[in-house]
Amino acid sequence: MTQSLGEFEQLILLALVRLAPNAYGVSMRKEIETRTGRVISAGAIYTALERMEARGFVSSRLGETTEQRRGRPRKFYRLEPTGAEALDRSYSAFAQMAKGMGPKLANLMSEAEHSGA
Amino acid sequence: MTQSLGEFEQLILLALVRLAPNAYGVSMRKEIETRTGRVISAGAIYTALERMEARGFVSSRLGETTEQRRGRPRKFYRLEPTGAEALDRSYSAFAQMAKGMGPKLANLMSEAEHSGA
DNA sequence: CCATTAATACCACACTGTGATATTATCGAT
DNA sequence: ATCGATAATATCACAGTGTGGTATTAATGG
Repeated sequence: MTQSLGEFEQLILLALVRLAPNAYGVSMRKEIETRTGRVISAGAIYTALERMEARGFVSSRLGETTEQRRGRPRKFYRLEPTGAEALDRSYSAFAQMAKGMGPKLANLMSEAEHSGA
Repeated sequence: MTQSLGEFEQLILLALVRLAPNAYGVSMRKEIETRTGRVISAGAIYTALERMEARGFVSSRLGETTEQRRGRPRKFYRLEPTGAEALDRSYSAFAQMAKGMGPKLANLMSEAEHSGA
């Protein structure tokens, strides 16, 4: 049990928190795609969510069947305390390492552009 | 070739940029440990650096032998344009997802503390 | 040439990321 | 009751990443 989150897992948990309390697979996927521009396969989301549920980072409940909508019921996710801690650790680690680096990074970026990328 | 960085790789590249132009294995490891409080094994760093060098994200040069110091020479690393782009993508993805979430995250954190973590 | 110091290299295994494909569930019309 | 459309989640296998333990290499000074 790794105790720490991968990059993709971080993004999923952030999406979850953003969309809480109505975060489910499809909506989290869209949220990540819209915000980051990164295209994500459906399977990736569900696999990651299952694994994080097995670790106790998140829990799920099935959507109500009373809704006026078609299709398979949604599975809503919730962040558990251990998941919140893990997210916090990742978040802080990144923030600490990136702190005050805005100019330095911006500089690298413009150089990268000029070298034809 | 994945094109995207794992979480640990992100941290390594951030450390590299911070310590540039004198970033080498041991110093990057210390930088990450000091800043994030996360303990890292030596092997983890070198394995990750080798893989990123194979992908062209970083390059290396051997330290001068003229220094008044013992031990095996240091291997200094440099961020290449493709590495800078990859770092930028990761960085932006995270920043976009985390944007404006300070309060929401802080809230989660305090809840987690109270539930005895 | 040996001990000490300072570093990097190698390896194997567990965990994560990914996409392709399959399955399940609901609704409305026939 | 069955079919088609719609909306979702599930499964699987493989590639890539993370990790730590152990080994090796290099330089210096006695």
